[in-house]
Amino acid sequence: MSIAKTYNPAESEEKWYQYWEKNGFFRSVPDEREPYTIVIPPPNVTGMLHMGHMLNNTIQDILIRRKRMEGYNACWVPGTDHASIATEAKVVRLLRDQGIKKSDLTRDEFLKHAFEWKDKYGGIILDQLRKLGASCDWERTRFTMDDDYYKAVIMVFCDLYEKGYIYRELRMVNWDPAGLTALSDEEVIYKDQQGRLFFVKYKVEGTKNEWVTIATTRPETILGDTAISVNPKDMRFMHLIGKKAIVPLINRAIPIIADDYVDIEFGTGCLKVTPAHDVNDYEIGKRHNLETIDVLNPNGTMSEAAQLYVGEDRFVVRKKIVKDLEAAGHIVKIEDYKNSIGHSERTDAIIEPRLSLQWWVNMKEISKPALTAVMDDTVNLIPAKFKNTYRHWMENVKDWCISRQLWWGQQIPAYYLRSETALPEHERQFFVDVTPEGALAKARAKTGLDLSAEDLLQDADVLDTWFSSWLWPFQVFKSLTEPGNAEAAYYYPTNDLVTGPDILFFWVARMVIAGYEYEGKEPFKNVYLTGLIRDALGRKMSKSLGNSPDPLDLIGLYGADGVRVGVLMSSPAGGDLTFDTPIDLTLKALESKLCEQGSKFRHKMWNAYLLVQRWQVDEEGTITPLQKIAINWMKRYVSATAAELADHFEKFRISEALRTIYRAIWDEFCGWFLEMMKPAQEESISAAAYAEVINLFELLLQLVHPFTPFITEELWQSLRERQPGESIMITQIPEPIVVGDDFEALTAFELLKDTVTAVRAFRAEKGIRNIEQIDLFVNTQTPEIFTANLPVLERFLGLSSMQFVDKAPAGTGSLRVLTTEFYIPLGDNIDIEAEKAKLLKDIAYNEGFVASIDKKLSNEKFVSSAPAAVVEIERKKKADGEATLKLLRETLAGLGEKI
RNA sequence: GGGCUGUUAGCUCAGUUGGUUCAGAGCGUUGCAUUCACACUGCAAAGGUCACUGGUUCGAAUCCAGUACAGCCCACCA
Repeated sequence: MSIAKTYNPAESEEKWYQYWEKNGFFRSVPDEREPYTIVIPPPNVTGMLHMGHMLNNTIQDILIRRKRMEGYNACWVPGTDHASIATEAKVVRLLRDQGIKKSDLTRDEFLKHAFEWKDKYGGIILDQLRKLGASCDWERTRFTMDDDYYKAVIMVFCDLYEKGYIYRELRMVNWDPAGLTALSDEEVIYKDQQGRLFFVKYKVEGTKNEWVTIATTRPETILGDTAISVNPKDMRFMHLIGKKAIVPLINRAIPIIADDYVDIEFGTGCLKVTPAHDVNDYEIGKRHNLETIDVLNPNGTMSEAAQLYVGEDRFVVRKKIVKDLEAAGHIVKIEDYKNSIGHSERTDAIIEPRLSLQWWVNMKEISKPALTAVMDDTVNLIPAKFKNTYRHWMENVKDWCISRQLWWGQQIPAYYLRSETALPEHERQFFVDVTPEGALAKARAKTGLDLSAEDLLQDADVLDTWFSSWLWPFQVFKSLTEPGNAEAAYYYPTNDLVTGPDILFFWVARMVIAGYEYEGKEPFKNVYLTGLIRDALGRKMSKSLGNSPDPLDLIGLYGADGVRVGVLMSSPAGGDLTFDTPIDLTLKALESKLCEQGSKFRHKMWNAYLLVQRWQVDEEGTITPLQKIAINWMKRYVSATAAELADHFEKFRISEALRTIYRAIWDEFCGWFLEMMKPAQEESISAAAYAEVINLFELLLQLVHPFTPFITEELWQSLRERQPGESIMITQIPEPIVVGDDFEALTAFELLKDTVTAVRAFRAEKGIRNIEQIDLFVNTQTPEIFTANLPVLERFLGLSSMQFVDKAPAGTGSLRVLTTEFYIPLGDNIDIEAEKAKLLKDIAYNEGFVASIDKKLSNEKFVSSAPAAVVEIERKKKADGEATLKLLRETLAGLGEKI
């Protein structure tokens, strides 16, 4: 058959992906086989593929393809997350660009826009995953706002409410002034920031010139001060307690109080108390019945209550108020000060502590089984070091704020009485039910009023995205909405989860919690936590830094196979991957040595195929002795490789597995095996030998397929005539082809390879050109290995003859592999002095070596406490060393005679 | 502040219960070769006191303690 001279990755990848999909190879339905299941960490529905996705989806695809080829019913469930705050922010921005303000829309109108956006752009990321080669069962594509999924989320909310895990409470929350919503603690990212500490003096009421000085990083909140607090043990300020201070600029009198919370050492020892804008101040306020003055609007501008700067942004005001305080003589000093500031994970806005009424999940009880499961390895974290982090979080787990002041998401199924809308929020009655009708019935029963649907208003808030994604491993199989269904029973619990450590708490821990609460079982057996991807400078890749290459650009340059190999080449579980793209990420400058290595690997396989397919096959011929040796060895080598791979996969050492198969193909198969099988110019290869080559090639392709699915399919399809509907991806990896005494055969061949290497080095050193044939003299205790494998040495070394001797012939240089010594005639090239020097050095080394073993062996404690096998090995080493020394000395003596 | 990880060649990393001559791979560098599948190649070379200091042990890159540096997680003092 004819084949193109060069391989076109883009074309081939497109072709085979379509072929796989068309033939339904990704599809999984329950059958009699054992299932192997992965649920994808659902990317944001409006997201774009980034390097992190690239890494963990490549790993998932490798795992799923491998298991498929091991005979499991492999099911990879894809899907997307509605990502409430991220998506809503995106839609709001888009509408703003079109001149539409969110505030001008009704909830339904807004949701209509959001769904349009989702339908148009949502799922682009899933198409991008196809480019990677991801073998997801696309018919199972799920979305966390699918109807059934929405229903499941509501059911869970109501259920947890009934069980008493969910409650509503007025509390200090993390407020995102850009997203205009509350956030959970996990959604707040603390970053160290250089700020300033302002020392501001307040006049003590009723005094002529007595002042009290406080230190603050947030002078704009001075307008909301309702007390100044000192430590009750602080002698300096005893006399002030009970007096009042005057808030600068607005001249409000506030009490000076004493509270243990105040750190005597910090700042001036006096703390301004602003209960509305600081968690600790809020607690102090509660203890002392202080007034709470909220000087900020939800969007971070000053409120009416501030009296000054109303409507202006908090950071603008910070600058202004400092100026004004300075002008009024209230600033004592300003110091540079480093502190860490909470930022919104999604919008990056600086978080504002804000008092508000929210819904919470009490996590204490519900999370207990999830802690146990990880500690006793029912759920395995890989690498295990994350167990500590996990335990720490779980043991100190805080209640989870699940309500969000957004529209995009599952609306909280709590209903209020329209008649109570005039009451403060936290005083209203509410009724929780899966349906409005149910809520109405509850409201009627409770109030005794004849209410109609019109009389109830649903809570406007939606639920945290993670409150839906924690159901992912079972609701993708509709376990909650179709309880007891066969699919859920078959696929749950899933097997492996592959994700980044950054969402260990957000998502992984909560899935384990929900898994136990709703399925009574762990959601997955293994969690493979990938590293973060860093740029060449070691910085985390992120959108804001703009230091992440577009994976699709990389695929364009190196092909999906190349990028898959590149991204995995140095990516241990849990270890960060420093990706080598340069800082300038314009496509032209984009280059990656790692991906280049990947595409070279593909090229190598392609060329191996080109070589093999152009051989003339002779039906009559026989297998040559050299080929026979090669085949025997290679079969054993491939079997050993297959076993090693299985072990690596078992332990999730994916990068190691790749390196193993990479070496087997590049060095052993291409470098040694094919060189030995290759017929001479103008000659043909026997059909029998050819069949062995094809078999082994095919086997290696199967083993490497999970890593490089496209090139392996292309080659597998070309190696033999295939029927339509056949594919490498649905073949089964066979049992080892050779069992038994592999070890000896392999080590014998290693000796040959070492010999070849050593002789080559010798030639290079002595300047013996490759075209010059050499006579090789061998001094060995195992001549049979060399006799039996003479063809190998002939092929690689250009031997004119080989003979066994027991000492160095005249005029030869020597080299040694283990305990075998080789002599090669040097003719006029011989440099006796250099030879002697080399031998002396070698002797000195071996003397030291033997001496060190002697020391060990004469140590009574070693002989008595080391395992017998180890002692035996040492004895053998010593014997070998002594034999070597004997050889070297004889050779040296031989040289001496010639002088 | 509390906790957890690291530190091995110029770079990125392996080193799988402490025991073969264990100090490795890839990239990069240098030299040589060849155009006979593959220059997206082959062959070879150079390079590391395994962060430092102590300890345990017959034996330590590997186990323990301390130090230095780096990173991550949690908490957070205005």
